[in-house]
Amino acid sequence: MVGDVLSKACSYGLRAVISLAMRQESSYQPIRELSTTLGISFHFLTKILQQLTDAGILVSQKGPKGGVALAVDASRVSVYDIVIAIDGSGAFTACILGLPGCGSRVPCPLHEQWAEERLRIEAMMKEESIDGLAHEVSSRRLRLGP
Amino acid sequence: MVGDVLSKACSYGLRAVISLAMRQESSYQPIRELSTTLGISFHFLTKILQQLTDAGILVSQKGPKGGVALAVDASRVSVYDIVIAIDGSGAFTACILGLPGCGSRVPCPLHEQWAEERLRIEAMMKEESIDGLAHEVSSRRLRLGP
DNA sequence: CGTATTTCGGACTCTGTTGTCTTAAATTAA
DNA sequence: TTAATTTAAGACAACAGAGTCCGAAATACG
Ligand code: SF4
Ligand code: SF4
Repeated sequence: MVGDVLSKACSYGLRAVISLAMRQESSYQPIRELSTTLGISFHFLTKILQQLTDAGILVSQKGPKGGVALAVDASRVSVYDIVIAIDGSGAFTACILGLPGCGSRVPCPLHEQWAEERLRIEAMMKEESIDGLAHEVSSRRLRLGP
Repeated sequence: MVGDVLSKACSYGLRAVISLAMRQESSYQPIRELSTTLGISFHFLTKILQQLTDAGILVSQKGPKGGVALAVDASRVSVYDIVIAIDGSGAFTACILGLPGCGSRVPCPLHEQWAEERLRIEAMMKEESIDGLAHEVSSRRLRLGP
């Protein structure tokens, strides 16, 4: 669909990581649990979280008592980190008109306006920590799933 | 691709309409000309411009000397109008986490931050007129195609 | 050791968008 | 009227993102 700044994979990943950050126990959480509570396909979520594991954001453990867990403190992980790990930098360099080979030289007529919004979104995502969002969800009883 | 706030169809339509607004002559411009100068597939562009014709933004004329032309003054058409005509309102209501059935009640933890950016983008697109952009392209020799 | 559990890895299908092609309808001009 | 041109309309192929499925590797536990 149009209007997707983030891929589904990325928003799924975000929801899972926030969910992990809300967890009290220090044990691994099985992906199956995450997928059922968040209402996301298990196999799909597995692949997404593998990317986050590769990126060093999560650690995983196979076998019984296994699962995934945050590799670093949730306060050190931003929304931006997750987006970069899953969607890559494209989300912050993508263009409105998508002209071929378009940087800032010989720009399209919407470049300045769009670049400003794009920067604001990037700054917002860098600002928001997974830890902060997890606390928001807990204290204000917000939603992460259906 | 991710990061696409606008579909390809929509950005093609925008480029074509701006291109039309730069035209001096009051005659119809064949879609074939537009497609070659902009580097867009003729048949694809045809379908997109048909949508704009249906939306009352363009008028079309079949046969020799035919083509498309702006239906109203370019100063009266905004980027927003084009986006709505082609991509629909989804671009301005789409969600970061895309939770099912999510309005503003029981929001996700990013709702406020995202809603603000979304509103800014919508306002920016309403502010920018096709006429203004066309003049920018002319005076500053900006790009609309390859 | 053997078994159950869980992540890992790849192959596959499904779906919506993008792009191509063919034919029909309208219009102009000779 | 006939021919050339151009949009209109729809069928179809190609592609990418999303989602499914199956088997392999690792690990805990009896
Ligand atoms: S000028 Fe800027 S916004 Fe426009 S297409 Fe190029 S990079 Fe994108
Ligand atoms: S809370 Fe707002 S931003 Fe988050 S998913 Fe719902 S509507 Fe979208």
